Amino acid sequence: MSHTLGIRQAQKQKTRQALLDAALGLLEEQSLSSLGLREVTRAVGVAPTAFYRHFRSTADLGVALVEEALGSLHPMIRTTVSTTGDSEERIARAIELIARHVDGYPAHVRFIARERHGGVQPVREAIRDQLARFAQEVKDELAKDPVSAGWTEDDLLMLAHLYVDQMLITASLFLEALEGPEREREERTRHVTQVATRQLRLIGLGRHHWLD
Amino acid sequence: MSHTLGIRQAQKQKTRQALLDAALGLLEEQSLSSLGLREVTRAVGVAPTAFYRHFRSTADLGVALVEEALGSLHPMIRTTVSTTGDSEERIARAIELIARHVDGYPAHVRFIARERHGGVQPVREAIRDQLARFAQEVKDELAKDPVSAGWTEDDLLMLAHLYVDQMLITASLFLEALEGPEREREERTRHVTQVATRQLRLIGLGRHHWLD
DNA sequence: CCATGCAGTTAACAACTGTTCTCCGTAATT
DNA sequence: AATTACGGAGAACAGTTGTTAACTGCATGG
Repeated sequence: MSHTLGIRQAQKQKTRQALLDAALGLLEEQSLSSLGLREVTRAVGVAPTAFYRHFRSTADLGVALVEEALGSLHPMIRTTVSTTGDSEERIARAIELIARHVDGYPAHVRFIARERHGGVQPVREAIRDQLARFAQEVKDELAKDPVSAGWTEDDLLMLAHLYVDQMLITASLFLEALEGPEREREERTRHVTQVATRQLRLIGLGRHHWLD
Repeated sequence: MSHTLGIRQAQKQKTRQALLDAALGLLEEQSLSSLGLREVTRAVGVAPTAFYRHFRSTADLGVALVEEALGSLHPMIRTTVSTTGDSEERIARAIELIARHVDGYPAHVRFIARERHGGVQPVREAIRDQLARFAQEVKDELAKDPVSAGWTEDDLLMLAHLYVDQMLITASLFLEALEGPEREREERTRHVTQVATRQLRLIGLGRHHWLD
């Protein structure tokens, strides 16, 4: 398939990525609905009109950012939920994985948390769709677990949504810990880990007694 | 105490409220970080400079909106959680109350959901503080319940946060149902109610088996 | 009843925004 | 080798923004 694309399209994708990166940086201190097209091109060092070669509007760029932030996350989700082992181990592993992801891509996490309920409709929809896909995938993995024997499809999906929302809340808390002063960072991270662990533990308990 | 304030201060508070109302309306289709001061005054029908008599900036106005949206909600929270009765009844009553609140104050709910992770730091902090107060109050009520016998303070607080976050998620889902086309409204509302009910039921199950 | 205080107005400022049109250089195609 | 396609630059547009200053009218307190 992917035959080496010409030096022309290569350059195009390069500046396109530069626009995305610059936008993501600028969005650390504002929302997408206030992000100006000129602001982005200025940060990249390119003429304002060049923007139109890549995106129709900043809202369009936002949708592309959603794809970049969440699109590549699906395989990770599947393997995380499906990992075998003690349920306590699985909880620890999932939270560790969230923490690492927030550490590696803080701007992406902030963007999703911010724009999930943000002021730009197409972006909200894109995020909602991606999260719905996550929930579906988590549901599929949950269905394989023997614990889920006798569960309704609806109930599996409601639990999956609970897990996905919980994942996002935890990621957002890790992010706040990262943003705070460096001295408190370690302690706050530990605290978030502890609380999130117990919340997942409690949800897991409810899950085991669902069919009583 | 509240001696009838003069016709002067009355007028001031009147336009102040008009500014808040207009801002809340404009924020249905954008985020606070893109809300312009002139935009607000124009909507009210007042000179741009009049804005400064009431707020230092739109961020300042945002903090005032947080107070308006969440400040008066504390008594409701306490009575909701503490209501006696079957745990199933309490769940139904809590969700019914959330649905009614979203119905009555959709713009407030949207504002809080949007700006909780929004681009304006002082507003984020104000919301975080109010939600932390909610969690504390929920914790205090949970502590009175016989089911909480033997629970750590930390564990009560982690459960309280779980409830508060869940409340916000549910409110946001109700809001989305309201915003959709009118034909689907009833069905979507019913669906949200059903899912939220089961999620609270599952969390309640986990709560009862926490000390196993 | 008069002097003070203050909510709101008017006018002006430099700076910024999104968008259009025209142009340039060069990679890609023939 | 000649032609086309296209990413990007440049200049100009009308409109908007936050903020300042000096003002006006009127409710308030002496």
